Amino acid sequence: MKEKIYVHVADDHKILIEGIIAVINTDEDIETRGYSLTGKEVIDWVNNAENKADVLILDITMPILDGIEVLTYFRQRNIRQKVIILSSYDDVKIVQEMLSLGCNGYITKNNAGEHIIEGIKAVHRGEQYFSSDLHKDLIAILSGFKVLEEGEMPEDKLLEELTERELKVLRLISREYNTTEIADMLNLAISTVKSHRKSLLKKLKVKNVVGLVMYAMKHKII
Amino acid sequence: MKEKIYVHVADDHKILIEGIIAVINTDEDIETRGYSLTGKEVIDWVNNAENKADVLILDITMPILDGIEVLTYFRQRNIRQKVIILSSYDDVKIVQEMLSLGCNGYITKNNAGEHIIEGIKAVHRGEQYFSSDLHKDLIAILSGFKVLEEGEMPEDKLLEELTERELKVLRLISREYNTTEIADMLNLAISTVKSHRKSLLKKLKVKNVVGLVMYAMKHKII
DNA sequence: CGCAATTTCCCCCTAAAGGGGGATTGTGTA
DNA sequence: TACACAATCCCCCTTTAGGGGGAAATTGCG
Repeated sequence: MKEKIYVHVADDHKILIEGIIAVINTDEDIETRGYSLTGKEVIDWVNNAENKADVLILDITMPILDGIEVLTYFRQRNIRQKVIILSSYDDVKIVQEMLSLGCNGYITKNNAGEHIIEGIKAVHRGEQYFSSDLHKDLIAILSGFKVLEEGEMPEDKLLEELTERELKVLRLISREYNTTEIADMLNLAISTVKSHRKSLLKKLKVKNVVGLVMYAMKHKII
Repeated sequence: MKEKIYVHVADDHKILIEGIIAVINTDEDIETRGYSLTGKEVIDWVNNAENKADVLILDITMPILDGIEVLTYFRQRNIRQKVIILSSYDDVKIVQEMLSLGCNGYITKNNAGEHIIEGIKAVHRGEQYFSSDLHKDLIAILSGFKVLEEGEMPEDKLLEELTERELKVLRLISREYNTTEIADMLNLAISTVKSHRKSLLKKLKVKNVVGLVMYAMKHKII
């Protein structure tokens, strides 16, 4: 007889755990072994030698320690279990983060029902598994490359696209100055500084000033 | 006869240059040697072997290249001239930046009239000179230490003061998420995330999210 | 047990950020 | 000369950030 795949599920919503366990148990190759409501519980459970699991299913949002932190904890200690991240967020950025932390699978809660069994078996075979509507980007991400849209350039070239003025504004933003202060320092109208910030956001493809600062730090502009 | 101190002045407002030159020339030990209206001009002037100056007076805000950039340029090339920064900003943070770049003096425009001569002589003697209303902080800054107000702690200890929740919010802010998104991810009310952000700003003594991110980067929280 | 800190959430409000659009100069260059 | 682009500034608008206060519930710890 084929050996079963043991699975441990962690989510702060009991109802979701019950749903997942119900689905998983319809498959005769998989068996659930306990569950956790917080990240801390997961770590304790895994560290207990009596417990045995091949695959851990972690919700990304949990109290005490969330999935990200648990994953970090495990990866720093070379835990052998495979990890599938359960997330409500169908966001490339989060998937990327999870991948960089070394998770084996990523399943969105919307798709959990249809894909969870498939996912468990896949990661257990040593594959990486992803449900989500992001497939077109995923292959590239897995290959370690960012997906380039039409007309999009490699990130390092973005910097060269910035004008002198934009760079100056970027540096001042990074020093915590707001629009009024920057306008004052550069002897410009507030609207001008706004314009520069607007084009910075567009050129560097980030959401807000935080993204600008992160970019500036990474590229040692500041 | 005593040798004169040669001074070169740079500011984008001609009227200010004229004022400074007028004041300087009332002193028989000092002589002005030309002026520049942009940072680029200063660099070109200094790089011209025919020109001779012991002290450079640089406005912090100039077109083409500002005082900060000119100072950076000089310091990277070990230019022997002393540099006095002229600034409209009576701000500890800017003074600190200038000091870290290796300027020899810092004079606010308000005080330029009374202190410019004194300042030129001081830096020429090899001293550091500062006019401004920030004297109580300056000694500490010169010593390489941040001034600690009553009840204030050394910066590295601030991190330990952050609670688990605040750290989690800080990490998410650094990933460009806004308040609504963070509230959603942590299953919190928007007002709660706002509260955490508010206390982060207070605890880390920064002005805005940019400050938070810079702090997080410096301390490798992210 | 009792106290302090944490976490949660609410109100008020103003300032700032951000997204859309457009218009005008000047400058360098194909 | 015509065109691109940088730099400047303006309008509109909504959303978010940030600053002041307070209050309740929960948790940790001596």
